Amino acid sequence: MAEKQIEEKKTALPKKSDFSEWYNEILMIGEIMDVRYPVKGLYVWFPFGFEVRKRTYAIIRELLDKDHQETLFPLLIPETEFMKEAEHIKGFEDEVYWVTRGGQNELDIPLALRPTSETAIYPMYKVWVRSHADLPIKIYQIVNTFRYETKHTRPLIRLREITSFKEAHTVHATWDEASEQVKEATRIYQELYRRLAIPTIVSKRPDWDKFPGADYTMAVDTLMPDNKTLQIGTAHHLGNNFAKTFDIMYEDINGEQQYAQQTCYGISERCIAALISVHGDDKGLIFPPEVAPIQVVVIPILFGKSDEITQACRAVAESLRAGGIRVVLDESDERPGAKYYKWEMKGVPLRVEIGPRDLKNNVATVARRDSGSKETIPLDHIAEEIKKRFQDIHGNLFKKAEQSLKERIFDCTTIEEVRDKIPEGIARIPWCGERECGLSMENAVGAGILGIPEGEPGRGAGICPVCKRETQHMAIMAKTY
RNA sequence: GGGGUUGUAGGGUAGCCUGGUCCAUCCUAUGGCGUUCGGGACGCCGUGACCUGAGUUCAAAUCUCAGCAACCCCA
Repeated sequence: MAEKQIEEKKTALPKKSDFSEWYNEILMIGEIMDVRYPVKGLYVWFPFGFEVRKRTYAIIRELLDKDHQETLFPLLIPETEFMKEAEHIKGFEDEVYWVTRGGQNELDIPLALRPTSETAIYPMYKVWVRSHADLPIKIYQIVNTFRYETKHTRPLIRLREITSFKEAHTVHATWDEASEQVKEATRIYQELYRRLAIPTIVSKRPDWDKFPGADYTMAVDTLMPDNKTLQIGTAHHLGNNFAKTFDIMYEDINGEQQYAQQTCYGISERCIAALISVHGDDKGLIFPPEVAPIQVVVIPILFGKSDEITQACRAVAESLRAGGIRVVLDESDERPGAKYYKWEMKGVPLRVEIGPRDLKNNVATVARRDSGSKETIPLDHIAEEIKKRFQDIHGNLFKKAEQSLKERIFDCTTIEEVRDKIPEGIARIPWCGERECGLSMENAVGAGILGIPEGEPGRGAGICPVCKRETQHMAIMAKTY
């Protein structure tokens, strides 16, 4: 009883079941983001959080670099280009920041801070694209973008400056080829999320929810602990809509001028929000080893003057480092227990303790962050053993997360049922695909239609609850961030 | 879009209703020294705060207004 009180007092982190509070606190205590920057919707990456970002985006780069080229376009977009595509403007005009002055002088042409880069990139595509031999073009950039959000801003989730927008923009000869690229994009994103041990659902967004100016939009969602979904990736088939506006044409094999077909797809730091939220627990952060800034912490258990222990710990840390593992040796003057709590909060996947008892047996005690289990491992081949544990940890994290997602998807047949289940997660319900039925369902339920999922979850015979027609399609509905 | 709540050391808080007792309470953090170390140690000595602006008043952390910021609920 007394112990428990101490524990509660010391733990500044609220329970994860109070997700909103937990999320805000863990960003600060876990040193991911400093939310105290004095402008609404702008936040600061702590170095620790930034390292998580770096490792995550290294995976994104690795996956894209296979057949994309990284590039960098300007932040400022002239109003004349920005205003060309009518639907695109409609989608963004209320949330664009404008630069209207240089020093004391009014600018002749106001400059938009990119809310996304289509209108920055496509005027250049007009210049770059000449013939079918130039295609396909596949580029991406990782940049900050600005949106004047009027709704409630949230660190990593709803920002006025998105600091880590990875946007890819491709150009193709045919609509079908572009369509294949959209598939490839969602495949890449799912691979990314597998590496982050985050289960996802890919679905085709309803017409009224697609990217402004796109033919259609595919989206990747995950389910957060508070049963709301978070969109953590989108891929848009732009058709030739932008090509027509920006006059992007190529000469085909027969010498005819054709409009190019385009796609774009993006991921933001929401992937970090998902990483933290899906895996973390009441004790703090939990990272899959691949993106953990620190993979192993070594903690000496000292009694009196124990040079042997200190030496052994240093040797182990050194050999792990030599094995390519990111290690911290915590020799600070704290009690071991205090160190355990500290590194658990930071999400370190494995803790290696070495005390007199271990040393006598030439082993180390190794504790896992994901399961809390402890075992002893011989010092002789500790590096290989630890790498094996990394794989187990990743597998276990993914399995747990997948289980938790599955448990929160509910098959429904009526709108009442959907309304009932939405507070607990995602509802799956037949939908004929008609706009009117969809909007009416959204209205009646008070939640959004994410879309019709790819593959098995999107298929199934049923009756659209609004128009009562038979359909083969299943839609998923949820409260969304 | 509508409504509500809040702003006090790095973090969390007491004080505000009923102005003076407050050079502001407690926990945590943090610097120094010593003893400690198998799940949040202890002692001693230090560090550190009333969001911004205007107003009311003899007097403002406390009351009023505005701004900025944060959080919650509903659409």
